[in-house]
Amino acid sequence: MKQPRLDERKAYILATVVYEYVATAEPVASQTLTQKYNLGISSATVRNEMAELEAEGYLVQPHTSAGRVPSDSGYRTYVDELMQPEALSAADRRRIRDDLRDASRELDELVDQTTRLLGRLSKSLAFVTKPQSETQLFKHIQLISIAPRTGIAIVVTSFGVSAQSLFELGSDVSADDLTRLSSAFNARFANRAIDEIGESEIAAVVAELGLTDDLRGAITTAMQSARSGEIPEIASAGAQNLLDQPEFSDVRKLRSILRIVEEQRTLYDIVADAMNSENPRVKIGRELGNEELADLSVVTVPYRFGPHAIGMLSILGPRRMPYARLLALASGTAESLSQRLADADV
Amino acid sequence: MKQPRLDERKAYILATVVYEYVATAEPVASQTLTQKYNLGISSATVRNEMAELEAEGYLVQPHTSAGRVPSDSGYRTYVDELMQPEALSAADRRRIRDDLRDASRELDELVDQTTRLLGRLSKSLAFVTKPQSETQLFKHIQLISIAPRTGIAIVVTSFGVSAQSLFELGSDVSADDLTRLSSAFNARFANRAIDEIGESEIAAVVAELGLTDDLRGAITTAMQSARSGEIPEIASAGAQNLLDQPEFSDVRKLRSILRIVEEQRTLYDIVADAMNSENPRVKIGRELGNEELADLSVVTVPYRFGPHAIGMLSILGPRRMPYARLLALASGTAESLSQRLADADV
DNA sequence: CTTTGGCACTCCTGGCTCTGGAGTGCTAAG
DNA sequence: CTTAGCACTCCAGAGCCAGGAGTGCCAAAG
Repeated sequence: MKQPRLDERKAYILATVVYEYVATAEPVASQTLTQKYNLGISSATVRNEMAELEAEGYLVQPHTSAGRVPSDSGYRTYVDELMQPEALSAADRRRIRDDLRDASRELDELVDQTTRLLGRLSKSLAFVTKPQSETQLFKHIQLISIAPRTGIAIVVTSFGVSAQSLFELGSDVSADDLTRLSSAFNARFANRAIDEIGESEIAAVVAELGLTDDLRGAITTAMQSARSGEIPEIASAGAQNLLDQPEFSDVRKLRSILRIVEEQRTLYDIVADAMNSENPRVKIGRELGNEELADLSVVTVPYRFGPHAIGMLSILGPRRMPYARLLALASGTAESLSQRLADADV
Repeated sequence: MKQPRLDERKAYILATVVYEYVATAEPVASQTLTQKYNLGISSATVRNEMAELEAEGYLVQPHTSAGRVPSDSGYRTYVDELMQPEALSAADRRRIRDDLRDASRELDELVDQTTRLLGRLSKSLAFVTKPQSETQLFKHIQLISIAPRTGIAIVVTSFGVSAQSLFELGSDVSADDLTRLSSAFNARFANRAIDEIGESEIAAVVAELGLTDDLRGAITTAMQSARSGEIPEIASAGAQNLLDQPEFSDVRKLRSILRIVEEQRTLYDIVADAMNSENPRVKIGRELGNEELADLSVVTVPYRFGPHAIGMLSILGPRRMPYARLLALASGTAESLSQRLADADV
């Protein structure tokens, strides 16, 4: 179907159709092309080419007497082969820098803030996965008594506090014992990768100090939730931007999206296969694997902590999105975020 | 204008109009009233009464030959004087109990979960303020070194961890000094109300131990953000439910709302004056003080920790909302949340 | 004085038709 | 292979109309 590599002229026409459609949101006609972009050929020739591009699956016609619109595979070819990469505009670069300069030093908030920034700049919906614990190093655990038989266990990792959980005990335990236990753990496990610390090792330490099994449970739970193999949290922002897009004049579309954003699950599925990979990804329309998102696209780029990608930063918008610009924007933002994390010098 | 107290028949008609309009979302006609509710009078009489109710400001007519719709003050009278309080349905009661039973024990997550629950049950947008620190007691501070000159300060209050902040120091400080300092603070301030702990007291302790001013700064920041007099965080859920309401067929309305939900500021303004009061509140249409929200209403109820209200739980929906039901629902949910908090027995 | 049946009047809603225009596909000639 | 020309298709919007839902008012009845 689309075996034959596009010859240069066809490629240029396809690229131009995508470009024009992204700009105007109107199906693009053969005349528009010849008038606004000076290809040296007549509209009739363009019509012939477009008919072939349609037969090959790159374009579609909303109805017989309308202009052409790119299909998923039209966009795909555009993104993979035709578009000119863009650099981040100076204005955007400055806004990112200014905005993140006085951002919080706390990881969670820093990510939230970055997400909002990206939503604003992209005028789309932005979502960012928070780092999962796997790559984190255990730094410190602290058991604190806050009422006779109730305490709180706090696990600190190389990114800052990553879990806290309340626990109740069957019998009183002295504050002193809690401190001794905390210290023993810290001495033993500091700077180990958190997911390497096994339940048996934990039990061993508790037993050594002759403390109750209750405590072992409490600690295991806290460590568990610090490394929770579950879905990472996902921050999102900018849903309202989507409303400006003509494709959302139909309210039902929007409903699916709002629901999807609220259940983080589907968002996660979208980025899961790109998770912590090193390269930007673009998913277009049906590639998202969800019929409700069929006319949307997502660009996803990683952000790093030191040498490792620890989370993904994504922009969700209409399929008709300015791919090059958003890729530059997402990359730039990811870059700044990574920089900011490195500065914290943890 | 609306001085004269409504006589019984007028009151009944007003109540019925509200009831019917809430149910159908259609302007209600005099005939509908006589047919579906058996008032013993003719539609002509009802028309006369409705004309008077309109003159008095309780009803409005979308256009001359349409039925009547309640005005803000029509709803207001309904809520204050006419409606029958409802009890929580058994089904709802059960769902609340089941849902919160295996909810997280961690405050933040518990609130998030409650918010989502309330959004689902109310089929509207739910938002819940998280407790502000003012009412919290200081329990514990822990300074932890996580890299040569970098550390993290964690403040634990009676609700669990409430602030954590990274700090950097000009010179190395031994882990031991950090521990000594933490202990000194804990000994001195444990169980004091967090907003009573002044900066000078903090400085005094640091000085006593002969430690650097850097540390004073770090601790002050951490305490500051634990008691941050700022807006409390607000969790929200269920925006997509609003889309089912006919009043949102116009997309622009929704845009305002999404924006408002994302900037928590406006949400906070809505509940600010009811903040931590002991009674449920209802705000109707323009009473919300925001033209963009003119055809919405909000019900707000407090939840408690021990004897004190520490946050508010709200439902935002179309002005045409089932007030009695939502009040029951919000109250029931608040009740369960308070219960859950008390159980944690902090 | 209140209630009510009757009736004329208003205004919205949905469906229908019509027209202009934007685009295409095809054909035939260069 | 390209292109001018032309017939054809289809949509979008405007205008029109009919139906119907509801009201307001009047005059008669209780």
